[in-house]
Amino acid sequence: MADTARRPDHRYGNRPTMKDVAARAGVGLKTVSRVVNGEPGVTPDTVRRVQEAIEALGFRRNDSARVLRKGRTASVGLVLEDLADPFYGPLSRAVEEVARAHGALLINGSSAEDPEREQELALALCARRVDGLIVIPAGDDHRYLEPEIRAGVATVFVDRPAGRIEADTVLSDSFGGARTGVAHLVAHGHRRIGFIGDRPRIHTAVERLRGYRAAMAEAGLPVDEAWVSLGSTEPARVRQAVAAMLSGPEPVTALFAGNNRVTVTVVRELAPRTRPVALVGFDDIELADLLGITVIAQDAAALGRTAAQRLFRRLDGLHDAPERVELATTLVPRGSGELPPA
Amino acid sequence: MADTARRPDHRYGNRPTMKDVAARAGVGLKTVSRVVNGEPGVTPDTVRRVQEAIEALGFRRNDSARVLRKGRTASVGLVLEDLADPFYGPLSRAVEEVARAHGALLINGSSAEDPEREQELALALCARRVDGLIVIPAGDDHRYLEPEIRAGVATVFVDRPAGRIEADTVLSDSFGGARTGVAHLVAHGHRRIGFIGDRPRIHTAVERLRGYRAAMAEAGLPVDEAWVSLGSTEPARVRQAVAAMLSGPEPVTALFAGNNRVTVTVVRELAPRTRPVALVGFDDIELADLLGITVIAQDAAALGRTAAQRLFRRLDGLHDAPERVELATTLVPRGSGELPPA
DNA sequence: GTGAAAGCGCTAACAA
DNA sequence: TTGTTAGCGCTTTCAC
Repeated sequence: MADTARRPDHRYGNRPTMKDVAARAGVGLKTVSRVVNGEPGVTPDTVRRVQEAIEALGFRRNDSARVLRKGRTASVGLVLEDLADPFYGPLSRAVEEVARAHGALLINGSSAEDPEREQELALALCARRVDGLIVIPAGDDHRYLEPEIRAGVATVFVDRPAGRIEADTVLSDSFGGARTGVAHLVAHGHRRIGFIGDRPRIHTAVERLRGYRAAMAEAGLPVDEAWVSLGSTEPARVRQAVAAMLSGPEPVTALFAGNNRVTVTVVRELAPRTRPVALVGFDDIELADLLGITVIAQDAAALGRTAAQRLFRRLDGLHDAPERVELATTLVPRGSGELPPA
Repeated sequence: MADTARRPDHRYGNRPTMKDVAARAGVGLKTVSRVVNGEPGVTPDTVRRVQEAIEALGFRRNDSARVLRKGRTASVGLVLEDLADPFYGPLSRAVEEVARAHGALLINGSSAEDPEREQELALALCARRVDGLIVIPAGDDHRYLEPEIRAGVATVFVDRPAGRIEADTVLSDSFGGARTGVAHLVAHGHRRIGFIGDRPRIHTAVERLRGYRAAMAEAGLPVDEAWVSLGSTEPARVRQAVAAMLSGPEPVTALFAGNNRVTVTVVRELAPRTRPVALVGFDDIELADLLGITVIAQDAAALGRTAAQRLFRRLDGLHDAPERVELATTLVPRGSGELPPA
């Protein structure tokens, strides 16, 4: 009986609203709002009555409505490449922790390294009116974000720089890391060193290759272009590159792997071979210590944390020029990078 | 001049609204709405005018308002333990893919294995009016979700069952997997087998221990309680457990590790030892193939995908009784589990 | 200490 | 084909 009197238009599966709570408690709507938000100026007795009504009805404030009115969503968006990649898990988690400390929720999205999907995702997050956006770029043109940034969406780029716009950016020192890693191989006597990296569209791939070339040049070593391979990190592609570099009359004696996925495949590929090949990989990998893999480690969590902190400082009203932070990498020698040339 | 005439109360950093677009294009508000949503019944010429205004103003629809009106947020929440754990990355990613296929965004939150934080997060997501919720429980009492579920929030539990409420659940066969793994060790001649698992509050830990006991019992082997250790997955705690089981006059000759983190620590702990100890771990690990670690593999992505599919079927109106799905695990022999007793 | 009214930006229902 | 009105559930403002 009573039920038939309900608003037929009620959304959210017939959830009670503040109005319902107010009616039940016999108070005004605003009083319920005050109680729900812990605002002062309500008699303890009234508070109790309202709370009882809330309990009885199973009321929970609709934050969508609140957001609409207040203009801030207390949420930030994170567009990354692939949450399943062990590099991005810790990064995302670090962002989440900072967001949590600021009372904000995190909306994640994976671009799958597709620029269109990155844009689609980022704009969808903007339509949700996230307060801020952290982007690990897949594309190299971010002018599509200009209106959003102008409209007040704080935006920070991580791991790779923004394309064609000025924005806060937090990077690892890819160039320096790769240079250090390759110099390490050179120091152990290698002269023919191969570089297997990610697609040339990706900034870090290019920077790391630049680091490789710098180290080789500084050692006075020539680079045979057959020693350089950029492309997809698909195992098949990487395997082929390894095979090519290790065949012929003058095979490389050492390899530099441009990121974690490349390293994994290279390690698998080298394992069954008899002739030892030295290896340094960019990015640390779980259990790399047990496998004795020498790496250039970057701190994914620090990247995420730094970016998120910057974001929230912007949201707190910071207004200076966009900043570019570069985090140092660490050479972790574990054996594979210290092998002498075969 | 013109600026001073602006509404002083404008939120979202002075973003244009449909009203602004309508004014600029010289059309009605609803016409803008039609164009933005691609609804039919608008003259191509009008569409063009509206689109020009949208472009010029940098308008983007405010989905918060849309959500408030439509009652569906096109977003789902995922409460998991720790996004930085390599087990949850793929799971989360799989959920995201299904959500994306249904046009929904994913809001992630990590409970850090803290029941209170799980509840806080889940309820915050409900306040955002996510359409559905996927929970990897940290706690064992989910009655706090009852009002939400009754109010229409589709809810699916993954990896561990819900506590004290009926709900859709997607699990891996922890009991069967552990039993298979331990039986495998028995088949290779072991009689004294240790079990090192997660905290006893965690369902999977208990189930896997149960599998261990079942396999031992089925083989007619006694279980010395000194061979069983449940607790935190902190490396220190695990190391201590390993040390204890491998010392004394009758040390275990094989170990069963209750999850990925335990396995990693056990492997590190066993590596420097001379006496070989057989090992089977629950959960697969990257590079475990190269280290020759025998594991009981569960498919994290399949868990996430299955749960998300169930969730969206609920959102599409499915109304049958809560279902419990148990996904099979796979024994992957790689050497460590096939070692004979020392 | 409390409540009524207005309005956040959008969509549904209806009118023109 | 297009526009007007009402209202989603909340917070803000201001009056009582």
